[in-house]
Amino acid sequence: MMKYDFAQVEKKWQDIWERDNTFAATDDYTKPKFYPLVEFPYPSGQGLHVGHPRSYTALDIVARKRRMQGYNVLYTMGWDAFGLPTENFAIKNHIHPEIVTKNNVANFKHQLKSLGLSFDWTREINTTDPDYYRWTQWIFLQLFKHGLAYKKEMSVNWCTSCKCVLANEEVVNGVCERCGGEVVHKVKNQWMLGITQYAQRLIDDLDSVDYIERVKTSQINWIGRSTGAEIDFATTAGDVLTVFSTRPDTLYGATYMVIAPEHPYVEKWAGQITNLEEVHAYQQEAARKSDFERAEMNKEKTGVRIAGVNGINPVTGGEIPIFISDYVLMTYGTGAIMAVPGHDERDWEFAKKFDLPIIEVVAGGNVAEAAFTDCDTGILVNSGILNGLSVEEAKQKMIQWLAENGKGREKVNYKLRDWVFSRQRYWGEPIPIIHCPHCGMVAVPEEQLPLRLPEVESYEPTDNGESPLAAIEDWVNTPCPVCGAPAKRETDTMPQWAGSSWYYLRYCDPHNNKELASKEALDYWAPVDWYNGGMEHTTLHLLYSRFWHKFLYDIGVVSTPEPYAKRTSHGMILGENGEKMSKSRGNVVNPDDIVKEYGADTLRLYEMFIGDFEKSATWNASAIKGCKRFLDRLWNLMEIAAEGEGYSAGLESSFHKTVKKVTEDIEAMKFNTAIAAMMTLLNEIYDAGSITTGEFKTLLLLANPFAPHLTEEVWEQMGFAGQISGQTWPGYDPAKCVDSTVEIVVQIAGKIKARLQVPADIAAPEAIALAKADPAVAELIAGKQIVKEIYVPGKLVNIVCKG
RNA sequence: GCCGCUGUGGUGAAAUCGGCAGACACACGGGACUUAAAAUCCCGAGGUAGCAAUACCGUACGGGUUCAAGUCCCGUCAGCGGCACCA
Repeated sequence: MMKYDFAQVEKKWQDIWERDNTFAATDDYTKPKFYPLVEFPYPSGQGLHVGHPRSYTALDIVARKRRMQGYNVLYTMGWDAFGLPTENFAIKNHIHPEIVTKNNVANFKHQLKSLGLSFDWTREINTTDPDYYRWTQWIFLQLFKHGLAYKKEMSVNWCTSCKCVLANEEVVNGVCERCGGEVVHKVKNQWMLGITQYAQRLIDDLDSVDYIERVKTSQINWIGRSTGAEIDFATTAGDVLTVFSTRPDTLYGATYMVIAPEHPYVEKWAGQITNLEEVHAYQQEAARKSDFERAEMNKEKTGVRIAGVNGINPVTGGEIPIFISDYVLMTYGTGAIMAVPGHDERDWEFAKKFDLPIIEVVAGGNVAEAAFTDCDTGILVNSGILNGLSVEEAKQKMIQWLAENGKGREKVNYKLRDWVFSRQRYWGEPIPIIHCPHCGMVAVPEEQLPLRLPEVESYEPTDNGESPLAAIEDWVNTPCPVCGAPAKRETDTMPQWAGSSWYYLRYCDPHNNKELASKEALDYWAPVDWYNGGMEHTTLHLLYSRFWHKFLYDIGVVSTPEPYAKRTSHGMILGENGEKMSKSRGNVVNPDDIVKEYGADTLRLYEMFIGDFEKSATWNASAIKGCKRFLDRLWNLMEIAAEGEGYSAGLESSFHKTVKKVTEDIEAMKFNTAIAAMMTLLNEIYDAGSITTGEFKTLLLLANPFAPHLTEEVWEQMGFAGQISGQTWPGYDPAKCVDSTVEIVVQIAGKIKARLQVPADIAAPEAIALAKADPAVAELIAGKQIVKEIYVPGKLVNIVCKG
């Protein structure tokens, strides 16, 4: 018997699959479809990481199995290739980002092909391809036309190191998610996308999709819906200061107010404020602080009283002071609050520091010691019309009172903010807008798309915060498409999240040059049936693409309100030391090395066997050998396989059970136990010492999604008809998955005392009688009173005695 | 601080509904083959005591429910992830 030469065999089959387009999806829209999706990678210079194949192999297994079950499967790959690392590499090495991208893609593609993934490579896409980003720009223009893309002067997160604006989602712990650089606030004119208009639908429609629970929870928390009321406070300046509160029931306990440092009323009240200098000084100090500093210093409350203007509590009529403090954010609610120190921890802290009165309006705690925030048990006191009510009742009554008296209204707020969409960088999709002195902002006519990136001398971002595109005069200057007057192009580009917000739609019809995809293709393939990806994309990519999809649904481009029917997530693969793999920690495992030493099938099998797919797993170089051994033993079955379609050596029910287990486990993402079941069966076959060719075929079919190269080769060498990837997935007979006799245990008061072989369908009285007849059991129960007898079918008999 | 998840041998982990804890592997020990090693094959193994049959203990910790708890309930501790002055 020839030893299994994985290198030669894997190359052979990869070439055949490529030559024959074996895994291409067909455009036969009458067949049942299955659309699995994995997140397309950013083709970095470092190449593939062993984390990538975990997700890709998992859905490859599902895809291969579903193809064998008769589905038309669309499983494909592409490149999310715009982005900063490529641009930075280009700057440093003076190579065009397009060339860098091309090289990286070639490398990634070569690596992926060596893993035997059954992608339909005829549908490969690249977000930096003008034929692709043409449609990214087209979607942007539709958003613009519907008022969902707009420009706004606002305070944005500015990474001092990348010299670029960041979305809120890209700021982590006050620093830049990508480079760890300091993030400061900068007031800039930015493109924004109105994702907040979709906030409620993004929450509600989670009920209609099959996402793992933690993804749903994270998205709901991120969107951060709060219900409460807006309340209008008259001020002694003669105007009205509106606040948002989730606790309108505590209005009688509002003893002061606070506005955010950026609140416009400071300027409005400038004439009345008697300590304006002090207030301005505080504003400047707050503006200077970075997010990181604000987060660091959040233990200690700071603030300045606005002297000369007071608020008037609408229910008590009493005058209360107004403060300016950075614990109130301009970006949430109205940028102003009513402070109820008795029942809000932050207000309590602030009141203590500034020696402000604390009034108890909800009984149940001790407001001298701490804020009492329990909404379930508290009863309203010192609150006029609300006295004696529960918190919930009081909220309703107060909202009603406010509405009736014109002092406020019910209100829902979201933490989610509109998406800061512009970047001042080169390597992104140009925003297709022209600024005309007469017509204002004008869309580039759709027939002129794609608006291509111009050639530039330098990709270096500028210190004044302008994109490198701003320096290309002959590109920037262009006539207005409406009036023909000299006008200027928008020079900001889109963030990396743009291209990835709709790529799954392009796979459906990737070569269409008339629309982003044909309606027929979209109606057939969408939504994605199963999307697997990392948890890190939950509040970024996943939320953004749901938003874009809903918009495309609203304008009739797609026919489903959600892009992904099902979302699952894989755990990270950690280095051998249990830490996250990184160059600096020196614990990175390169998949190429594993493929070279053990072969792709072994790598695939190992990554699926490593543990619970959803949990993070620690790489273990020696554990790979077990998977290699399994494949070698599978290969060596060729030596003992004997002609015959039936079952040999009493393995029939084992085969049926294994087919059932593997079939079900693949769909449940329990790849590790599916593999264990095949290992068990293989051990049984070797124990039996023989296998028929019929049995061998079944085992090869089960193993094929996991180890496609080896199983193809064995199939061929055994002379079985056709290629294994074109065969039908094996079925099983549920009746044959159960044994005719089973071993049950006999317990006395829960402790095992005997084991019996009984018919599987034995009735309870017979089973108990048999148990009592067992000599060991009989001796133990002799002369005792039996209190209880339990029979669990196929499992055990438990006898409970007294005395 | 809030929300979510997790805690099982030397290691990675299994264990539909509450029903034989540790499947399947790795590493380890012993043996076979070999001049030798690798590879391969066979055997062993949760802990304690015992030559053994066997007994007792055992799923982070403390309680509870149950004939029966890794699984359910209450409390505690530890770790991981997310959010974090969002009124």
